[in-house]
Amino acid sequence: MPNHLDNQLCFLLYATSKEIIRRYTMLLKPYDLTYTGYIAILALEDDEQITVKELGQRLFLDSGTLTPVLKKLEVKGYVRRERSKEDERQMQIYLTKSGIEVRQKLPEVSRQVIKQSNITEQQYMQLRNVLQDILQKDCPIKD
Amino acid sequence: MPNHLDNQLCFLLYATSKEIIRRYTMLLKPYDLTYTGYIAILALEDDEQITVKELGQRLFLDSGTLTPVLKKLEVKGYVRRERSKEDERQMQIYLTKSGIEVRQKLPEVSRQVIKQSNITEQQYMQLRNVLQDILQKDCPIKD
DNA sequence: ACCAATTAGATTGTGTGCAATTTAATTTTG
DNA sequence: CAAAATTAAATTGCACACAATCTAATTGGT
Repeated sequence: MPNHLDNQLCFLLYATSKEIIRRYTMLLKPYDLTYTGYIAILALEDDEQITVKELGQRLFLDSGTLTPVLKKLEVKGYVRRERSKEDERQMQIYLTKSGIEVRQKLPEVSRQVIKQSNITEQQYMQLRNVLQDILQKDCPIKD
Repeated sequence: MPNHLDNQLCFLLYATSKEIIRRYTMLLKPYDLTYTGYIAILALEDDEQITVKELGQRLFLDSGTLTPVLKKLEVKGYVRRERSKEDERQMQIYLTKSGIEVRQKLPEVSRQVIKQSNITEQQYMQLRNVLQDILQKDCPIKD
C-alpha cells in the first residue's frame, strides 16, 4: 500500500461524503427533511414497526443521534413513536400515511444526486463493492 | 444507472466515511487531536504561512468550521494565528515547532487505519480514482 | 421471590459542518 | 476621493455524531 497516499484516500472519502450529503440536503428541503431524517424514513418499511435500536443498527446510528431526529420526524407527521406494551423500555417507530407518501417521492431525489455526480455504471459498481468490503471487514473488529 | 441502488451507494459512502473517521479519532487521542485538527495540521506545510481561506479551500471547510478548530490547535500549541500586516482581514496560520513534530508522527496513524480496513491495492486505487472523479465533477457545479 | 446484571432509550457534553449574518478592512467606481 | 461593493474572519443558529452517563424496565441467577 503506497504510504504517501493513505491520507488522500480517507480524506477523499470524507470530502466526497460531505459533498454528496450537501446535495441531498438541498434537494430534500422541499420535503422539510434533513439527510438524517431522509435515511431514517427510507430505512422504515411501509407496514413495519421497529425499535430505535433496530433502526439504529440499520443506519449505524445510536439513540443519542436518533432520538432527536425521530422526535422531529414525529412533529412533522412522518413517523409515530409508541412505547411497546410488551417491553416498556422499547419505543416502537413506524411511518404514518404522510410518511409513506413522502417516502415514495424520495427515490427521485436520490436519482438526481447520482445523476449530478456523473459517474459511469462501472464506477458505480466498483465504488459500491469496495465500500461494502470496507464496511463489512470493519464489522467484526467493532464487536 | 440502477435506480434501486442509488440510495445504497450514497449511504455506503456516508457510513464508511463515518467509520473511518471514528477509527482515526481513536488513534489520534494520544496526540490530543480530533480528525478535523488532524487534517488541518496535515494540510499545512512545515514552513508555510497560509490564510484561513486558503486552508479552507484545501480542506473543503469554511471559517465557521475552521476558526474554532484553529483556536483549539493554537491552545494546544500546534499552530499559531497572526493577523496579516498587509491585509488586516486575513489571519495567517502556521505550524509551531511542536506542530511540525506531531505532524511527522501522523502518517503512522493513517497507515494503521488503512491496514485495519484490509483492502487490496487494486481496490485502493479504484476507490481513489472514483472518488476523485466524483469530487472533481462536482466542483464546476458548485461555482 | 430477590437482587445483581443487563438492556433500551433518553440525556448531556463536546466537536464538527454549514448557511446566514456581522464586522472590519480593502478595493472598486462614479 | 468618498461612497458602494467586495472580501476575510468571526459569530450565530441549527442539525447532526458519538461517547458517557442516567433512568427505568427486564432478565438471570440463586
